Amino acid sequence: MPELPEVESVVRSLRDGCPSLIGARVRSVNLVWPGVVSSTSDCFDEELLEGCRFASIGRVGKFLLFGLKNSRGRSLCLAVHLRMTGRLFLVPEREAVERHTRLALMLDDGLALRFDDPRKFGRVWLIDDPSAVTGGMGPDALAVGFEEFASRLTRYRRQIKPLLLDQSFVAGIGNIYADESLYRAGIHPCTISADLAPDAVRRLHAAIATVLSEAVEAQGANIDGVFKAGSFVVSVYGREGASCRICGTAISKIRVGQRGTHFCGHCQNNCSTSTT
DNA sequence: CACTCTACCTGTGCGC
DNA sequence: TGCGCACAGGTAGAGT
Repeated sequence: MPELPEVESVVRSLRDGCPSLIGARVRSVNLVWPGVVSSTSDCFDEELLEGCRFASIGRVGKFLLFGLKNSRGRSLCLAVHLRMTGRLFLVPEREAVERHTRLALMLDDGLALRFDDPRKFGRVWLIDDPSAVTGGMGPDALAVGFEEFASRLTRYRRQIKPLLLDQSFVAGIGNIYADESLYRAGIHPCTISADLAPDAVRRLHAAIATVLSEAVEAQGANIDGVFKAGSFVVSVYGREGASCRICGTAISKIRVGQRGTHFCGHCQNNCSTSTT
């Protein structure tokens, strides 16, 4: 499941890989499944995409943002969200469309940019201004400083796990890295954000930065038999019943805010300031 | 306003 | 073996 580190890996491979997408021109568009275009995309149009050149590739949270320039000099943004099962990659043009391909952009150098998504959750946007998709988002989870993180945390009285998943709080954290960060910080996922002791807030901020940057370095997570993007090894996610690597306690799985949540009941005790 | 819940999807893996 | 069903999860939008 692509989260910030996996999306960053896609950015790097498309931007810095060989061949790079930068400079490539869109020759034609194959919108295999029209539902892939988001209902909030204001100007998706195959004809508008045709002839565009890729000028930049970036990321905000889990959104991939492609800066485009058409032949008349108009700047556009192609935004892509991979959601759960989306994949975006360059292939030789003859492999442009396969079973789960939702969108393929034929390029002018014998390549195609292909968007596959078996579960049809992923979406694309063609917009003039990227803030149309990123506007409501909080600061990027890899870039947020401690002071801003701490002041935003105490602004809410919510369980910390669902808050971490809220993209308007910080952008880029999904279910896997929320569980991993809370484990690394030794914080129970149900702790109320505003009740976190100052030291716990500091540990959480550091844990998020460490976990995400390690995962970026590893080019994403490797979750045994379920998901493989890179080589980042998880400590709690998907390890229900297995031993905590620190204390040996069996990893628990509960539901918090409708999400499967994995944690160590021994290492992640209550970190609230209350004395209950 | 602040927060919670559901719909959207389909491949996988489990139990019967 | 084969069938059916629950489950996984990010976000928009509806609900409380």
